[in-house]
Amino acid sequence: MDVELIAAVRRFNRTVTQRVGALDDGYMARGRPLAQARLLWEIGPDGAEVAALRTRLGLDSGYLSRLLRTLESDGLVTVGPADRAAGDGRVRTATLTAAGRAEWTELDTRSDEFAWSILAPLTASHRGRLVTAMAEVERLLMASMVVVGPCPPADPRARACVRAYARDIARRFDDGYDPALSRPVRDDDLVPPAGVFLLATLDSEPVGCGAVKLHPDAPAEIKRVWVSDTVRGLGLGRRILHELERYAAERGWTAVRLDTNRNLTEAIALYRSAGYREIPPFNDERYAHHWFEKTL
Amino acid sequence: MDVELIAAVRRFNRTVTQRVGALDDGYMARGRPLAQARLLWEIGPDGAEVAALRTRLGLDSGYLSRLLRTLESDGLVTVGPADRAAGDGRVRTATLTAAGRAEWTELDTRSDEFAWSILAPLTASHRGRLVTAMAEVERLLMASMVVVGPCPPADPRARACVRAYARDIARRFDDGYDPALSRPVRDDDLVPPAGVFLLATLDSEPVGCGAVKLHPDAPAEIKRVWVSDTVRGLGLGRRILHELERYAAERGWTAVRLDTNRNLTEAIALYRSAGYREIPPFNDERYAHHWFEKTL
DNA sequence: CCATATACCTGACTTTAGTCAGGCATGTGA
DNA sequence: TCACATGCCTGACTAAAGTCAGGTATATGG
Repeated sequence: MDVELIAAVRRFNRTVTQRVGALDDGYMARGRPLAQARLLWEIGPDGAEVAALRTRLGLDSGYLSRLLRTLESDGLVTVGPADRAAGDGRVRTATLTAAGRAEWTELDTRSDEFAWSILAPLTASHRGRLVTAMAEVERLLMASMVVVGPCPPADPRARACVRAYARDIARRFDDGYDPALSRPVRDDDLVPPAGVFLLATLDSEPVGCGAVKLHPDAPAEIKRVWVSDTVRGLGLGRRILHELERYAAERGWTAVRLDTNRNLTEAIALYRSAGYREIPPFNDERYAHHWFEKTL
Repeated sequence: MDVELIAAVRRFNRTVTQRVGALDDGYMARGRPLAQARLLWEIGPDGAEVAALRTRLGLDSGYLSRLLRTLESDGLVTVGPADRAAGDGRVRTATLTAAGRAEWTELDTRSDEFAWSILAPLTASHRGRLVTAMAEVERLLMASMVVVGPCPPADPRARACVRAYARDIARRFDDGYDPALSRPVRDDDLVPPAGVFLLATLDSEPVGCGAVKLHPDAPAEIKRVWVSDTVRGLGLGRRILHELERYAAERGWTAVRLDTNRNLTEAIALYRSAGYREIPPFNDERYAHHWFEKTL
């Protein structure tokens, strides 16, 4: 734990949450209790399902119900059955009335004004610097909120990642990518104790993955390391790779290896900088041009 | 109002205050009401005067009293007369007991842990980037919180600024600075309608100043533009200058002028870039090497 | 069809936060 | 010395936030 860095983060938290956060609430509230204002805001002009609101705002079911009743009796919101045909009959959707939409627009305007009240005192060039730095902080905070953990390869989110991975490489390989021509990976190989599939999530949305297969009497094999481009460039690939290596190392494997395509230049750079050395082919993967190994 | 910039600020506010702010509160509270935890934190290991706590936390006098009673009855705090000899007998100081200090240390540790929980998932280089960007955001937010407004030149904060200004230039001029040798400025000249003294404050602490004297039948004269080095490089000088020009322009003056020393290179650069042109000497100021004028 | 889970709801409740009026002791300017 | 301001306090109050224990209607798996 680096004391300097920690102190800097704490200073930042203090300044930003006290000044920006508190003031923002003030702008939001406009006479109404903050919880109501936030709820109204979160419902938004397109409406939202009650369950979604509950998780997004982290509210108790009963409390949320009561807040909705209040907004309803103020004529700002109507709550009715979800309009999606064949939907779950228990689910209900909250929608803004005309008055509610007007109120929402007012909140939107005030949020704009608040943002502008931060920018207005600055010169144009300082405004630019502030916004750039804010975007950087935001992206890196996002990266730090990513959670990496094991996940069954059959999980829909895992499947979604693998599909995204296949789409990505199909676009980048010289001759496209046909999974049928590639060496197959069975789900069972990526379930402990045979191996593991790691899923990276941001707010429980999948944003990356990676897998390792613990070959008996051979180096472990790393597969399917993929990072969504929404969080690319933030070190997530390295993190996943590191977790996979750790998984293998903790179970007694002393080396990991992998194959990759010559077009995946950032991946290759990542492997090299993570201590991988190029080795002769250890398999007949149709799409591979480079084979790497690392001693753990 | 630039829509792009505003949107960026709003995204930032949303992400950062929701995640960092809310989580931070959680770390702070540890079972205790947030207001109590914050108060305990603010008292700190060295104790604090009740009045200071009131302004720092922005609490109602009665409310703060009650919070202190609660902490007192929990054995965390003692409130006694201010220990400073010959102090104001009404003022009281809150001090942490041993238990209170332990609690404070616990909060401190948790704050460290929280900060580290943000940094930990990142690689070393991303940590560096995050901290750098955070510092930039913090500094620029600070700049945007600076309030510039008229202030009587006899106000202690104004005096403090002018003293700091004199110290600064004494250090930078080739032959030091003796106010007695410089052209005198009378307070009356910097009080409306003769002129104005502007004070820049951050959290009501003075961080800069500037003055303009509205000479009858002559260009207005700008004096004593100074910015504390805690907020230097953030465009505050330009802002003060601009406000002074506006003051003169609004009252019918069509030109402003000023004199300056050759060693104040940033100031000279500021004047030039703000549209000032060098003119022949218009006074016999002992310490001046350059004279500037700007048509409003 | 039944047992069980889930989504949302209501009623009853507690805690926290915050406000307001007034009171006492101390300080300050005339 | 007096009137008035100020710092801190207490009592009485309100509103907001949040919790908990059920209750009803709708799914879901066998």
